[in-house]
Amino acid sequence: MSKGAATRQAVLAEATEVASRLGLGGLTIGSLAARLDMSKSGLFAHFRSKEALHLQVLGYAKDAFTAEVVRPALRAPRGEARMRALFENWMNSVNVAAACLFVSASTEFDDQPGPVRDQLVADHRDLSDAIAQIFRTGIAEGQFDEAADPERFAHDLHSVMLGAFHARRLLNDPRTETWTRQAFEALLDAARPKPD
Amino acid sequence: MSKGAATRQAVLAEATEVASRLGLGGLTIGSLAARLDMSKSGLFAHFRSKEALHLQVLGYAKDAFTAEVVRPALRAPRGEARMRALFENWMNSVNVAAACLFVSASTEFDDQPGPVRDQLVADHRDLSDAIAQIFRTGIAEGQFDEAADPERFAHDLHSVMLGAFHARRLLNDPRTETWTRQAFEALLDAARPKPD
DNA sequence: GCTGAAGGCGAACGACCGTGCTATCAATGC
DNA sequence: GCATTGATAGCACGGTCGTTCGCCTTCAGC
Repeated sequence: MSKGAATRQAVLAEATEVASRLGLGGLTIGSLAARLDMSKSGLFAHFRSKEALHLQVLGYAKDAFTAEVVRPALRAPRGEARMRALFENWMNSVNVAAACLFVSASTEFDDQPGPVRDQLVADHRDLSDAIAQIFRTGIAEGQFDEAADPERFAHDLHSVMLGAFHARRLLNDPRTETWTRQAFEALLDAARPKPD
Repeated sequence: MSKGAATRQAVLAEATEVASRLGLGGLTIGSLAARLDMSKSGLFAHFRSKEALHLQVLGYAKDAFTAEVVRPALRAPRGEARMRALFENWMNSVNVAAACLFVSASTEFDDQPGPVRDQLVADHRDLSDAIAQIFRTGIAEGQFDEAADPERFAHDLHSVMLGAFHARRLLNDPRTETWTRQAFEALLDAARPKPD
């Protein structure tokens, strides 16, 4: 990796950290440069606009989230076990910057049209598709109901995780983990094949 | 209402609108003044700091949310009917500024300690308590299981609504309403008394 | 109708914003 | 080992930020 690419990665890592706490809007080039002991202009040269920085931060965060949450889960046996693995990884990412960033950026930009919002929508679709696909392997294995809607399951799971992030990060409620696990189990139960 | 109080209300209404789209952090005194055809200093005089403005916007939004969503629901018969009324009102508030503001402000400030965050936590507790209380009336009516945890129900319902706001506002997914209704019904079903 | 208070304006402040330009320094390719 | 490219710094620009201050106008109480 060339020197330029190395610093760029360092910048993106730090930017992801900051943005996960202050939001993308709270991310400023000046303070980011100060944190990395760089000059504003030196840092800025890597990204030719702030919007480009936003987009690249999103890309970096997506890679991190995929590496931390999604990819390890795909090594679990297909079907329910894989879904459980995804859930566990996701739960454990409540304090991982990349995961928080998507939650905050999504609500931050849901009303601000532009490339950043478009990217967020695309990223959500990707995640949602991944969940739905795992669900489908569960149907194929006979663990989930054929009549169940994989995309609806993805939506429901996402809701549960949004609730978990909210309760854990804003409220700091210790019951969060228990409740979230129970909600996840309820989702699985509801998706099981009906005996009749 | 004195003149000062009247303009203050107008400012808060507009500020709530703007903050629901740009977040509290995106709310600037200059642009807010321009929208209201006021001078920056004239507007600023009503609130002696930006943080005070934030707090008062939160107060205004809470009143609006209570008036729009919670209070009307309390007129429905106690128990399940009341819970359904709350849910309906809440669903219909997806495009109401006050409701969106709480969603966005909560994720925006979940990592920024201070009075604003404290207020958000308190407001969430109030809402959560209200939901739990309605649930308890449902237990008393025999519609919900005595063994069910009202606070957990409140958390679950909140998760469902977070998912609804996300899917509706960011993704603009038309299936949102159906899915959200189904999720709510699933929550009710799970809370019903067990036959054994 | 006068007087005191309150509401609102304009200008200005220092700080910081994103963004250029130019110069310097280090790394890279031959 | 030299030339070229790429990475970074310094400085400056026009704007906007939150905030302060002094002045003017409008209102309320008597």
